Amino acid sequence: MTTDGPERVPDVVGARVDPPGSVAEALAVQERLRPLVDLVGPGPAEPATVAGLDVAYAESGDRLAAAVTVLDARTLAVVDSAVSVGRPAFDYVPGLFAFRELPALLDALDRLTVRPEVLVCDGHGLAHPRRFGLACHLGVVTGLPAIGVGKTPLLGAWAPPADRRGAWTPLRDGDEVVGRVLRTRDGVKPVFVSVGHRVSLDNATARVLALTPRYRLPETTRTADRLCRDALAAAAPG
DNA sequence: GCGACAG
DNA sequence: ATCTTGTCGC
Repeated sequence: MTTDGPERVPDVVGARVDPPGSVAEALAVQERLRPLVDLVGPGPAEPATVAGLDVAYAESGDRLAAAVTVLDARTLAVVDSAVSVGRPAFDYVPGLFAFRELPALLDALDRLTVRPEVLVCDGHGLAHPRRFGLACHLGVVTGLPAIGVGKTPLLGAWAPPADRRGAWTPLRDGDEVVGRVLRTRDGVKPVFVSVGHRVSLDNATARVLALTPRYRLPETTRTADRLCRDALAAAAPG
């Protein structure tokens, strides 16, 4: 316990996922886990910490770096972070995107020393064909409240929200409201917010706005993005 | 049948 | 996701 390497606190999250062996298997996993999504819990209205997760890929596509940054929810200062370098765990298939990044993201979460109160994911939650996007998957597997923030839609119909920051319109899949199209900056392309796990859509919206005092994307996503890009570059010398 | 399709 | 030049605007 006094050897090499940084301190590591086990079980901050403690979740593990085995990659599916086929598309059919992946679909079955989603079917099995979908009922476990908590759509009720409004989640923490004033969390002390918020985590951002993101992944960067090598151009060869055979290597990736997952990063998680934990921010003080009030000051938006980074208070903890972790990365995990590895390989994509699944081919990219729209609707099955989570299986690609989940193992690396969970590994990064396990390396944290602070247990975040909310996860802000780079991808959709309920705004998914089977209502089980990456944010739902991460939420269910970790048990943590989770929010999905996508840069582009995966599905749904919507009307453009007013140009001012804070304006939003419902994102609908048929008769269901699966998320919100939220303007985080005046006159800038909106983002797509959806519930992941244990958070209401209202709280998710408020949280995203609190994380975007200056840029279109949440500070959580921005800090995680920078971290995984740097880690990827540092991990693979020519 | 055709196009669209988180990252 | 990643590649990729210039360009408009603060």
